[in-house]
Amino acid sequence: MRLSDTIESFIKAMLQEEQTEVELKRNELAEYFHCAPSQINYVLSTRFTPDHGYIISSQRGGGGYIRIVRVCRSSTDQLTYLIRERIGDSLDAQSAQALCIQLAENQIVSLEEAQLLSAALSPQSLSAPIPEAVKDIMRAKIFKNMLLTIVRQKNHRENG
Amino acid sequence: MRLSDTIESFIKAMLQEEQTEVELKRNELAEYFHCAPSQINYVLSTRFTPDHGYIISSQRGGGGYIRIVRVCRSSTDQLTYLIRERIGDSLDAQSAQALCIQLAENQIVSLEEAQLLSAALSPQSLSAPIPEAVKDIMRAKIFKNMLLTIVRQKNHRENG
DNA sequence: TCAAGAAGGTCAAAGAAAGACAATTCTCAG
DNA sequence: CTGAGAATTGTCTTTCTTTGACCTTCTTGA
Repeated sequence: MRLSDTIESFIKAMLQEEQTEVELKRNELAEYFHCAPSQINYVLSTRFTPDHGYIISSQRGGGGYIRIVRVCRSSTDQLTYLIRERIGDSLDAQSAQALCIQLAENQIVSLEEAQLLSAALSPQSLSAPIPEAVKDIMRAKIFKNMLLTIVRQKNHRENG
Repeated sequence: MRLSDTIESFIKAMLQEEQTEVELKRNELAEYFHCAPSQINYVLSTRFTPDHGYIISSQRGGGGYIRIVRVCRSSTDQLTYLIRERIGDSLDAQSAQALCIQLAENQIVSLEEAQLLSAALSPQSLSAPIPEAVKDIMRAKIFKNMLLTIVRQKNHRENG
C-alpha cells in the first residue's frame, strides 16, 4: 500500500470516529508517518477535494492546524449541483470516474448505478479516433443525461 | 507454446485461484517471463478485453498495479449474446433504442437500467461534430461496456 | 512594536510504474 | 514461397508519488 493511501485511510478513520470534522497538525502527522510535511498536502489535494466531498481550511503560525470537514449535501442537491454546475460542457475521464465513486460512496446513487455510469463514461466506451476534447464534451452530455434519468426515476419512486 | 499464450495461461491460472479478480505488477511479470514490459500490455489487449469478458484497470506511478477482473457469465445468455454477437462494432441509435426496449420488455434488465442505457446511447448524449459512423462505433462500445457491467452485477448478486 | 520562531503552503525535481507505438521477427494459410 | 497478420521488443511518453528547498503567514514575548 502506498504511503498516500495509508495517510488517506488514517485521516478517514479519524473522521469516522470524530464524525464530519477533524483537525490535525501537519508536522505531527508527517513525523508520525516519517514523510515530508508536503506529503500531507499532496494527500489532501488529491483525496480530500470538494469533488470528494471535503472542505479544507487551515491556519499557519504558532498553534496552526489543518481542518477537514466532510460536507453532506442532500442527494437531490448533490445531483442538481453536478448536473447544473459541476459537470459543465466538458468532463475528462478521470474526473468522471472520481465523481462516480463519490456518488456511490455518499450513497447518492446505488453501487449498481454508479457502475453503469462508470462503464458508460469510461475511456474504453468512448474510444474512437476523435479528439480528446470532443470526447470530453460527449462524456459530459452522457453523464448529465444519465443523471437526469436517475433523478426522474427517484422522483417517480417518491411521488408514485 | 508462444510467450503470449504462456502469459495468458499464467494470468488465467491466477484468476482461477484467487477467483474473479487479480492484481499484478507489470514489471515484475515481465521480469518473470524475461520479456519486455509492453509484452504484458499486448497480452492484456489481445486476450483480456471486455469482449473477452474482462475488465482491466490500472494505476501508474509508485506502487502502481494492473487489476484484472473476470466477468463470470451465468445463464444470462441474452446479454452475452448481445455483447458477443448482436451489437458488434457499430450500432445505430434506432437499433440501440429498440434493443433497450426489448431488454426491458423481456425483463432481462430492470426498467430503470433500460432507461439508463437508453439515456447513455441517445442521440442527445452522443451529439458531437463527428461522423455518424464514428458515433455508431462509440455507441456499440458504450452499450457493451454497460451491459457487461450489468452482467457482472447480476453475477455478483447471485454468487455473493 | 517588531523580530524570532512556529506553522502551514508552493513548487519543482527526482523517482516509480504503467501506456503507446513503431519496428522487427515469426507463423502459417494459400 | 510469400504475404498478412500475430508476436515480440525497445523506446519514448504519461501519470502518479515522494521529497526537499524555499515562501508566506501567524503568534508571541522582549
